[in-house]
Amino acid sequence: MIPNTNSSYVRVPTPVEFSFEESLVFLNRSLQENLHRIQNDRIIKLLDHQGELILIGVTHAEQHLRVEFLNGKPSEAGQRTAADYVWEWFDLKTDLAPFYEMAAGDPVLQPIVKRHFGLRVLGFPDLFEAMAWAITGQQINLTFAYTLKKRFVEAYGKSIVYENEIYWTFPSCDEIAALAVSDLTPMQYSARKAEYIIGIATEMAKGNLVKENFINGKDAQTVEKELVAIRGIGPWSANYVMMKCLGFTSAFPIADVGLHNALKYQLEMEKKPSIAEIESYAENWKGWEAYATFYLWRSLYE
DNA sequence: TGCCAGGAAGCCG
DNA sequence: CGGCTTCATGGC
Repeated sequence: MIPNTNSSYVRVPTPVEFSFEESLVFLNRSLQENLHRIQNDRIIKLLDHQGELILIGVTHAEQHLRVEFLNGKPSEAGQRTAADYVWEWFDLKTDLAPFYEMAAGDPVLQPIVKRHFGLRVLGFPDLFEAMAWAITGQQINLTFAYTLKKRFVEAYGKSIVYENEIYWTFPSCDEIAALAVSDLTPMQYSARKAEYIIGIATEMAKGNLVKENFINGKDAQTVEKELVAIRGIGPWSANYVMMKCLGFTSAFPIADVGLHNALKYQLEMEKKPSIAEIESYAENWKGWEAYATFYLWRSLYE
Protein backbone atom coordinates (compact mmCIF):
# COMPACT_ATOMS: atom_id res chain seq x y z
CA MET A 1 0.00 0.00 0.00
CA ILE A 2 1.40 3.34 -1.02
CA PRO A 3 0.53 6.11 1.40
CA ASN A 4 -1.18 9.04 -0.22
CA THR A 5 1.11 11.88 0.66
CA ASN A 6 -0.91 14.26 -1.47
CA SER A 7 -4.05 13.93 0.59
CA SER A 8 -5.94 17.20 0.50
CA TYR A 9 -9.47 18.41 0.26
CA VAL A 10 -11.77 21.39 0.05
CA ARG A 11 -15.04 22.00 1.85
CA VAL A 12 -18.28 23.05 0.24
CA PRO A 13 -20.86 24.40 2.70
CA THR A 14 -24.33 22.82 2.63
CA PRO A 15 -27.63 24.53 3.43
CA VAL A 16 -29.97 23.34 6.17
CA GLU A 17 -32.40 21.78 3.70
CA PHE A 18 -30.00 19.23 2.32
CA SER A 19 -30.02 15.45 2.52
CA PHE A 20 -26.88 13.63 1.47
CA GLU A 21 -28.71 10.32 1.84
CA GLU A 22 -31.31 11.40 -0.73
CA SER A 23 -28.51 12.44 -3.06
CA LEU A 24 -26.99 8.99 -2.74
CA VAL A 25 -30.30 7.30 -3.51
CA PHE A 26 -30.65 9.32 -6.68
CA LEU A 27 -27.05 8.80 -7.79
CA ASN A 28 -27.42 5.08 -7.16
CA ARG A 29 -30.46 4.58 -9.34
CA SER A 30 -28.72 2.84 -12.23
CA LEU A 31 -26.26 -0.03 -12.02
CA GLN A 32 -24.99 0.99 -15.44
CA GLU A 33 -23.96 4.48 -14.37
CA ASN A 34 -20.29 4.88 -15.16
CA LEU A 35 -19.69 8.59 -14.46
CA HIS A 36 -19.46 8.07 -10.73
CA ARG A 37 -19.17 5.27 -8.21
CA ILE A 38 -20.53 5.11 -4.66
CA GLN A 39 -18.52 3.31 -2.00
CA ASN A 40 -19.38 3.46 1.68
CA ASP A 41 -21.29 6.71 1.50
CA ARG A 42 -18.54 8.27 -0.56
CA ILE A 43 -19.17 9.41 -4.13
CA ILE A 44 -16.15 9.13 -6.40
CA LYS A 45 -16.10 11.00 -9.68
CA LEU A 46 -13.55 12.00 -12.30
CA LEU A 47 -13.46 15.62 -13.47
CA ASP A 48 -11.66 17.07 -16.46
CA HIS A 49 -10.35 20.55 -15.79
CA GLN A 50 -8.80 21.67 -19.09
CA GLY A 51 -7.07 18.34 -19.52
CA GLU A 52 -6.19 17.98 -15.86
CA LEU A 53 -7.95 14.85 -14.61
CA ILE A 54 -9.11 15.28 -11.03
CA LEU A 55 -10.58 12.37 -9.10
CA ILE A 56 -12.76 13.57 -6.24
CA GLY A 57 -14.29 11.70 -3.33
CA VAL A 58 -17.31 13.45 -1.85
CA THR A 59 -18.47 12.74 1.69
CA HIS A 60 -20.82 14.53 4.02
CA ALA A 61 -19.86 16.10 7.32
CA GLU A 62 -21.30 18.76 9.60
CA GLN A 63 -22.79 21.46 7.38
CA HIS A 64 -20.47 20.77 4.49
CA LEU A 65 -19.43 18.37 1.80
CA ARG A 66 -15.84 17.28 2.00
CA VAL A 67 -14.32 17.06 -1.47
CA GLU A 68 -11.19 14.98 -1.28
CA PHE A 69 -8.60 14.84 -4.05
CA LEU A 70 -7.79 11.20 -4.55
CA ASN A 71 -5.18 11.29 -7.30
CA GLY A 72 -2.94 14.06 -6.06
CA LYS A 73 -3.42 17.68 -5.28
CA PRO A 74 -4.76 19.62 -8.28
CA SER A 75 -3.74 23.09 -9.36
CA GLU A 76 -5.39 26.01 -7.57
CA ALA A 77 -7.73 26.48 -10.51
CA GLY A 78 -8.48 22.77 -10.52
CA GLN A 79 -9.46 22.87 -6.86
CA ARG A 80 -11.79 25.76 -7.51
CA THR A 81 -13.29 23.95 -10.47
CA ALA A 82 -13.93 20.89 -8.31
CA ALA A 83 -15.59 22.93 -5.57
CA ASP A 84 -17.73 24.80 -8.10
CA TYR A 85 -18.65 21.52 -9.76
CA VAL A 86 -19.91 20.03 -6.50
CA TRP A 87 -21.76 23.25 -5.70
CA GLU A 88 -23.67 22.99 -8.97
CA TRP A 89 -23.97 19.22 -9.06
CA PHE A 90 -25.91 19.14 -5.78
CA ASP A 91 -27.70 22.43 -6.48
CA LEU A 92 -26.57 23.90 -3.18
CA LYS A 93 -27.22 27.48 -4.27
CA THR A 94 -31.02 27.27 -4.29
CA ASP A 95 -32.90 28.46 -1.22
CA LEU A 96 -35.55 25.78 -0.83
CA ALA A 97 -37.52 27.50 1.93
CA PRO A 98 -40.11 29.02 -0.45
CA PHE A 99 -40.52 25.68 -2.21
CA TYR A 100 -41.19 23.85 1.03
CA GLU A 101 -43.60 26.53 2.12
CA MET A 102 -45.57 26.05 -1.08
CA ALA A 103 -45.33 22.25 -1.00
CA ALA A 104 -46.58 22.03 2.57
CA GLY A 105 -49.97 23.18 1.36
CA ASP A 106 -49.97 21.26 -1.92
CA PRO A 107 -51.99 18.04 -1.95
CA VAL A 108 -49.80 16.40 -4.58
CA LEU A 109 -46.38 17.37 -3.27
CA GLN A 110 -46.92 17.42 0.46
CA PRO A 111 -46.41 13.70 1.18
CA ILE A 112 -43.45 13.33 -1.21
CA VAL A 113 -41.65 16.38 0.09
CA LYS A 114 -42.11 15.22 3.65
CA ARG A 115 -40.70 11.81 2.84
CA HIS A 116 -37.68 13.09 0.93
CA PHE A 117 -36.89 16.30 2.75
CA GLY A 118 -33.58 17.76 1.68
CA LEU A 119 -33.55 16.22 -1.78
CA ARG A 120 -32.12 18.62 -4.32
CA VAL A 121 -32.04 18.51 -8.11
CA LEU A 122 -28.93 16.55 -9.00
CA GLY A 123 -27.65 18.35 -12.05
CA PHE A 124 -25.22 18.32 -14.92
CA PRO A 125 -22.83 21.26 -14.59
CA ASP A 126 -21.56 20.52 -18.11
CA LEU A 127 -23.91 21.78 -20.84
CA PHE A 128 -22.75 19.28 -23.44
CA GLU A 129 -23.38 16.39 -21.09
CA ALA A 130 -26.81 17.73 -20.20
CA MET A 131 -27.83 18.10 -23.84
CA ALA A 132 -26.32 14.83 -25.01
CA TRP A 133 -27.99 12.94 -22.18
CA ALA A 134 -31.33 14.59 -22.87
CA ILE A 135 -31.15 13.56 -26.51
CA THR A 136 -29.98 10.08 -25.64
CA GLY A 137 -32.99 9.60 -23.36
CA GLN A 138 -35.60 10.83 -25.80
CA GLN A 139 -38.37 8.32 -26.42
CA ILE A 140 -36.50 5.26 -25.13
CA ASN A 141 -36.63 3.57 -21.77
CA LEU A 142 -34.10 4.63 -19.16
CA THR A 143 -32.38 1.26 -19.00
CA PHE A 144 -31.55 1.40 -22.68
CA ALA A 145 -30.57 5.07 -22.36
CA TYR A 146 -27.99 4.12 -19.75
CA THR A 147 -26.72 1.36 -21.99
CA LEU A 148 -26.16 3.87 -24.77
CA LYS A 149 -24.47 6.36 -22.47
CA LYS A 150 -22.17 3.69 -21.11
CA ARG A 151 -21.03 2.74 -24.62
CA PHE A 152 -20.63 6.40 -25.58
CA VAL A 153 -18.58 7.28 -22.50
CA GLU A 154 -16.37 4.23 -22.74
CA ALA A 155 -15.69 4.89 -26.40
CA TYR A 156 -14.89 8.60 -26.24
CA GLY A 157 -14.40 9.66 -22.61
CA LYS A 158 -11.14 9.90 -20.69
CA SER A 159 -10.40 7.57 -17.80
CA ILE A 160 -8.04 6.75 -14.99
CA VAL A 161 -7.72 3.70 -12.76
CA TYR A 162 -7.84 4.17 -9.01
CA GLU A 163 -7.74 1.29 -6.53
CA ASN A 164 -8.50 -1.21 -9.29
CA GLU A 165 -11.58 0.64 -10.47
CA ILE A 166 -11.89 2.67 -13.65
CA TYR A 167 -13.35 6.18 -13.63
CA TRP A 168 -14.61 8.02 -16.70
CA THR A 169 -15.26 11.58 -17.80
CA PHE A 170 -18.08 12.44 -20.16
CA PRO A 171 -16.67 12.96 -23.69
CA SER A 172 -15.84 16.53 -24.62
CA CYS A 173 -17.62 18.37 -27.41
CA ASP A 174 -14.32 18.65 -29.31
CA GLU A 175 -13.97 14.89 -29.31
CA ILE A 176 -17.53 14.31 -30.52
CA ALA A 177 -17.50 17.12 -33.08
CA ALA A 178 -14.92 15.15 -35.02
CA LEU A 179 -17.16 12.09 -35.34
CA ALA A 180 -19.41 10.87 -38.14
CA VAL A 181 -22.90 9.51 -37.67
CA SER A 182 -21.58 6.08 -38.59
CA ASP A 183 -19.35 6.16 -35.50
CA LEU A 184 -22.35 6.21 -33.19
CA THR A 185 -24.90 4.03 -34.97
CA PRO A 186 -23.01 0.77 -34.27
CA MET A 187 -23.56 1.39 -30.57
CA GLN A 188 -27.33 1.52 -31.28
CA TYR A 189 -27.78 5.26 -31.36
CA SER A 190 -30.34 6.04 -34.03
CA ALA A 191 -28.91 7.96 -36.96
CA ARG A 192 -31.13 10.87 -36.02
CA LYS A 193 -29.83 11.08 -32.49
CA ALA A 194 -26.28 10.75 -33.70
CA GLU A 195 -26.90 13.73 -35.99
CA TYR A 196 -28.32 15.76 -33.12
CA ILE A 197 -25.47 15.04 -30.74
CA ILE A 198 -22.69 15.58 -33.27
CA GLY A 199 -24.41 18.73 -34.48
CA ILE A 200 -24.54 20.17 -30.98
CA ALA A 201 -20.95 19.13 -30.29
CA THR A 202 -19.88 20.91 -33.46
CA GLU A 203 -21.60 24.16 -32.51
CA MET A 204 -20.07 23.99 -29.04
CA ALA A 205 -16.61 23.24 -30.37
CA LYS A 206 -16.90 26.29 -32.61
CA GLY A 207 -17.86 28.41 -29.63
CA ASN A 208 -21.34 29.17 -30.93
CA LEU A 209 -23.09 27.41 -28.09
CA VAL A 210 -21.96 28.26 -24.56
CA LYS A 211 -23.58 27.83 -21.18
CA GLU A 212 -22.85 31.42 -20.15
CA ASN A 213 -25.21 32.62 -22.86
CA PHE A 214 -28.14 31.10 -20.97
CA ILE A 215 -27.40 32.07 -17.40
CA ASN A 216 -26.90 35.80 -17.62
CA GLY A 217 -30.25 36.85 -16.30
CA LYS A 218 -32.23 35.87 -19.35
CA ASP A 219 -35.83 35.00 -18.61
CA ALA A 220 -36.93 31.39 -18.89
CA GLN A 221 -39.11 31.96 -21.91
CA THR A 222 -36.22 33.43 -23.91
CA VAL A 223 -33.86 30.64 -22.95
CA GLU A 224 -36.40 27.97 -23.84
CA LYS A 225 -36.94 29.57 -27.22
CA GLU A 226 -33.22 29.69 -27.93
CA LEU A 227 -32.76 26.08 -26.91
CA VAL A 228 -35.68 24.80 -28.98
CA ALA A 229 -34.16 26.48 -32.01
CA ILE A 230 -31.32 23.96 -31.79
CA ARG A 231 -31.91 20.86 -33.88
CA GLY A 232 -32.64 17.91 -31.63
CA ILE A 233 -33.81 20.03 -28.72
CA GLY A 234 -37.58 20.18 -28.37
CA PRO A 235 -39.69 21.50 -25.48
CA TRP A 236 -38.99 18.51 -23.26
CA SER A 237 -35.21 18.61 -23.74
CA ALA A 238 -35.06 22.39 -23.41
CA ASN A 239 -36.82 22.29 -20.06
CA TYR A 240 -34.81 19.29 -18.95
CA VAL A 241 -31.57 21.13 -19.67
CA MET A 242 -32.84 24.29 -17.99
CA MET A 243 -33.73 22.27 -14.94
CA LYS A 244 -30.61 20.13 -14.72
CA CYS A 245 -27.94 22.47 -16.01
CA LEU A 246 -29.04 26.09 -16.16
CA GLY A 247 -30.56 26.49 -12.70
CA PHE A 248 -34.13 27.38 -13.67
CA THR A 249 -36.36 26.16 -10.85
CA SER A 250 -39.33 27.10 -13.04
CA ALA A 251 -38.35 24.74 -15.86
CA PHE A 252 -41.06 22.22 -16.52
CA PRO A 253 -40.68 19.21 -18.86
CA ILE A 254 -44.42 18.75 -18.87
CA ALA A 255 -44.44 16.09 -21.59
CA ASP A 256 -42.27 13.79 -19.50
CA VAL A 257 -43.71 10.29 -19.20
CA GLY A 258 -42.02 9.75 -15.85
CA LEU A 259 -43.80 12.81 -14.51
CA HIS A 260 -47.08 11.48 -15.89
CA ASN A 261 -46.59 8.10 -14.26
CA ALA A 262 -45.61 9.67 -10.95
CA LEU A 263 -48.77 11.76 -10.92
CA LYS A 264 -50.88 8.77 -11.87
CA TYR A 265 -49.55 6.71 -8.96
CA GLN A 266 -49.50 9.58 -6.53
CA LEU A 267 -53.11 10.48 -7.24
CA GLU A 268 -54.21 6.85 -7.69
CA MET A 269 -55.61 7.54 -11.12
CA GLU A 270 -56.85 4.91 -13.56
CA LYS A 271 -54.73 6.30 -16.36
CA LYS A 272 -52.09 8.94 -16.86
CA PRO A 273 -53.25 12.55 -16.53
CA SER A 274 -53.70 14.75 -19.58
CA ILE A 275 -51.52 17.79 -20.17
CA ALA A 276 -54.46 20.00 -19.22
CA GLU A 277 -54.88 18.17 -15.93
CA ILE A 278 -51.17 18.49 -15.18
CA GLU A 279 -51.29 22.21 -15.91
CA SER A 280 -54.12 22.45 -13.45
CA TYR A 281 -52.16 20.73 -10.66
CA ALA A 282 -49.11 22.81 -11.53
CA GLU A 283 -50.84 26.14 -11.08
CA ASN A 284 -49.80 26.02 -7.47
CA TRP A 285 -46.17 25.23 -8.33
CA LYS A 286 -45.31 28.45 -10.13
CA GLY A 287 -41.60 29.15 -10.01
CA TRP A 288 -40.88 25.67 -8.62
CA GLU A 289 -42.00 23.36 -11.39
CA ALA A 290 -38.51 21.86 -11.72
CA TYR A 291 -38.45 20.88 -8.07
CA ALA A 292 -42.00 19.57 -8.19
CA THR A 293 -40.99 17.41 -11.16
CA PHE A 294 -37.82 16.17 -9.50
CA TYR A 295 -39.62 15.17 -6.32
CA LEU A 296 -42.28 13.41 -8.38
CA TRP A 297 -39.56 11.48 -10.21
CA ARG A 298 -38.14 10.57 -6.84
CA SER A 299 -41.51 9.14 -5.80
CA LEU A 300 -41.20 6.59 -8.61
CA TYR A 301 -38.38 4.62 -6.98
CA GLU A 302 -39.23 4.20 -3.35
C1' DT B 1 -45.64 -10.42 -28.40
C1' DG B 2 -47.26 -5.99 -28.59
C1' DC B 3 -47.17 -1.92 -26.24
C1' DC B 4 -44.22 1.30 -24.19
C1' DA B 5 -40.28 4.27 -23.45
C1' DG B 6 -37.58 10.69 -19.17
C1' DG B 7 -39.50 13.08 -27.93
C1' DA B 8 -38.44 15.61 -32.04
C1' DA B 9 -38.59 16.80 -36.88
C1' DG B 10 -41.16 17.35 -40.90
C1' DC B 11 -45.28 18.06 -43.33
C1' DC B 12 -49.91 19.76 -44.04
C1' DG B 13 -53.87 22.64 -43.64
C1' DC C 1 -50.40 27.33 -34.58
C1' DG C 2 -52.38 22.52 -33.93
C1' DG C 3 -52.60 17.93 -35.48
C1' DC C 4 -50.69 13.90 -37.87
C1' DT C 5 -46.88 10.87 -39.52
C1' DT C 6 -42.40 9.06 -39.39
C1' DC C 7 -38.21 7.76 -37.23
C1' DA C 8 -35.81 4.10 -34.24
C1' DT C 9 -34.72 0.28 -31.19
C1' DG C 10 -34.53 -2.15 -26.92
C1' DG C 11 -37.21 -3.39 -22.43
C1' DC C 12 -40.44 -5.99 -20.25
